[in-house]
Amino acid sequence: MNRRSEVVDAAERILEREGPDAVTMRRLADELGIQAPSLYKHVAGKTEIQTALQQRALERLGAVLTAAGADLPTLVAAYRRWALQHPRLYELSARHPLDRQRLASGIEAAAAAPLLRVTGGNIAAARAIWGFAHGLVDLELANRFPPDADLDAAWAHAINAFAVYCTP
Amino acid sequence: MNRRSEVVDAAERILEREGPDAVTMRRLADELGIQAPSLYKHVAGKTEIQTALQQRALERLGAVLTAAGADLPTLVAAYRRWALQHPRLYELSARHPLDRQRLASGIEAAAAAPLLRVTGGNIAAARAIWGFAHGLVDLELANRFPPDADLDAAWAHAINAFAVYCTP
DNA sequence: TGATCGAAGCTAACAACGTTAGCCAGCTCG
DNA sequence: CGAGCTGGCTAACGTTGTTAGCTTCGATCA
Repeated sequence: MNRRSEVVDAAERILEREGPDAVTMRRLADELGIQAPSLYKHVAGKTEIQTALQQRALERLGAVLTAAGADLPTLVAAYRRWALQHPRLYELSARHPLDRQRLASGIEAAAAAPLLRVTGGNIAAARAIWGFAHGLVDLELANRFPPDADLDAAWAHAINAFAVYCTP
Repeated sequence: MNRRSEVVDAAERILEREGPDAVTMRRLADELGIQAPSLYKHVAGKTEIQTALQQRALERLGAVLTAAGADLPTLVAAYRRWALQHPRLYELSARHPLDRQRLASGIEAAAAAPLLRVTGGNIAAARAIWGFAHGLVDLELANRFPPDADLDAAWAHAINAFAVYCTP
């Protein structure tokens, strides 16, 4: 039995239930019926937990995108839906620099694969699409649009603009 | 003499020189030759300082965009350039929710105006462009692209896709 | 069976954080 | 001259991540 993953599980639970500020070493230990310093028997520190959550988020997002479909609109819609359903996990995974040393290799590529499929292998186009999807989600999550903004329309415009890459 | 702005000045200096983690109340007080609690005679707390920096960043970015020009490519290029030149300030300003209560009104609109000009008043399109510019910058700043990624190409693709809105 | 040893818990503690309370010097103004 | 505001100070509190060092329990091995 790997206690490390139980720690990460608990961290995820707290993150979803009570937000990022609640994910504290003591609160985390509490969730496991343990004292804070004991966590360090299973985990190197808080940053390791964050990296693990980041990795989880990337895996799940990748899976969702892979299952989503092959055309740009549904793919992008799936991206947006996942992010809005798991806002804390999304923020954690998207905002922090990728620690490529610690991150299992292949995960990044797996998450990006569906995008590449949709652009017909055009890497630059895939990155551009990733960029606009992340940007719109990020602004939306950070409340950067006025409360009355019609975000669906903005997404539609962006999808429309990029559709050229998918229908050659 | 308004000491409040001196505090914010010092915060900005520390932010640029030593990064966000260094912007601490004690470090800030130190920069001003003062003890930490004295800061509270000029400023309500740390969040107020952050909001002030956010406002500054928005103002400057707005000014840069206004001066940049009237076509999409130069506008977007100016956006990217400013963000990469002031990465910490950009992160601070873009990642945190906007406190519209405290933020002087009009600043948001002023920053968005050049974008609107370029889309011919199409709000949804302006938001879409803002989204992709922010997204690409954000991913770039967070090291989310592989080290060998050709980001210029990604930007070019995005600009190209959106060019339809500017050349009717 | 008994000795050993590592895994996994504990308490105590440290440094740094944001913040509050309360005191005191000095300047300004009536 | 005295009142009061301005802006500094020290001491302290609660919380954060983390370390040191002790104990306890269960498995492994001679």
